Amino acid sequence: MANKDLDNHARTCSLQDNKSDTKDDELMFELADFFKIFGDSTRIRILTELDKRELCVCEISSIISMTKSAVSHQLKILKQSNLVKCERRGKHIYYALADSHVSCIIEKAIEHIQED
Amino acid sequence: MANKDLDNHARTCSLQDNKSDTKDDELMFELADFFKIFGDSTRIRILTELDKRELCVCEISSIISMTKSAVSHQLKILKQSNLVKCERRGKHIYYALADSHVSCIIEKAIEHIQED
DNA sequence: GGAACAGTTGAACGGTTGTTCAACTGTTCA
DNA sequence: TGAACAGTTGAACAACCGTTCAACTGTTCC
Repeated sequence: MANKDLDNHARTCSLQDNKSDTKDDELMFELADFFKIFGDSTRIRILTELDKRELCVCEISSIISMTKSAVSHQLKILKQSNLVKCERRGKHIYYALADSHVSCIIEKAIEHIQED
Repeated sequence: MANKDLDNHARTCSLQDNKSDTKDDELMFELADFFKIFGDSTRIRILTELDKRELCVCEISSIISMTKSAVSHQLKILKQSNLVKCERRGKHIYYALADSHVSCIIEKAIEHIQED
């Protein structure tokens, strides 16, 4: 009993020409990874605060009410994704948005949410 | 020994006026939830295929080489987020993008990725 | 009716991921 | 030099999430 559900490889349904699937697939993974960064409320809050002005870890930690450690972990991820840049000035390390695309994408998402 | 790292609530760092934090926080959660949907390569592939043309579950399953079950689970999530709509025609249920924002946001993300 | 195909659903498993904790480095200032 | 503050790091834990599996419903057609 029970349909095995594994008989899904181009039987009745026609498959379109797919010579360069691997190239497309790679882009899909890159896209998903890119959006994953935005898919966390802590990171989104950090990004929107940095959109207003540059901030040090201590300030971010205070504004969003999270430990410096948690913030630092997230900033590391944002930095690795080239979404933020940082610069040390004395005791403090100031973070800022690295890219104008960031606020643009967030704005589009807000539009989508609020138009519902 | 060891800094407890819990002394982060507005000591030396000045906190800005935050009367309507809850309202902002809610938007941040909504934003994160919205981006979470895009943060999975299976869903991104489904969305980009649906951007080309409407498809039934069977076709999507065949194109992206995943079981109908896995595709159906993801389509449910996309539907709950109002990103796709569906319509039954005979044996098949056809899915299509519900919103023009979707392709716009994906395009912006591709721009960002490829400009690096 | 029943065979065949299309699609959905809930439980379970395994991998991923965000936060915490403790310990560490780097900088300033007395 | 050493105290105090700023920030980072890796391990560990818990929560979350996507796929699989098995069983189910819905539709068509003989």
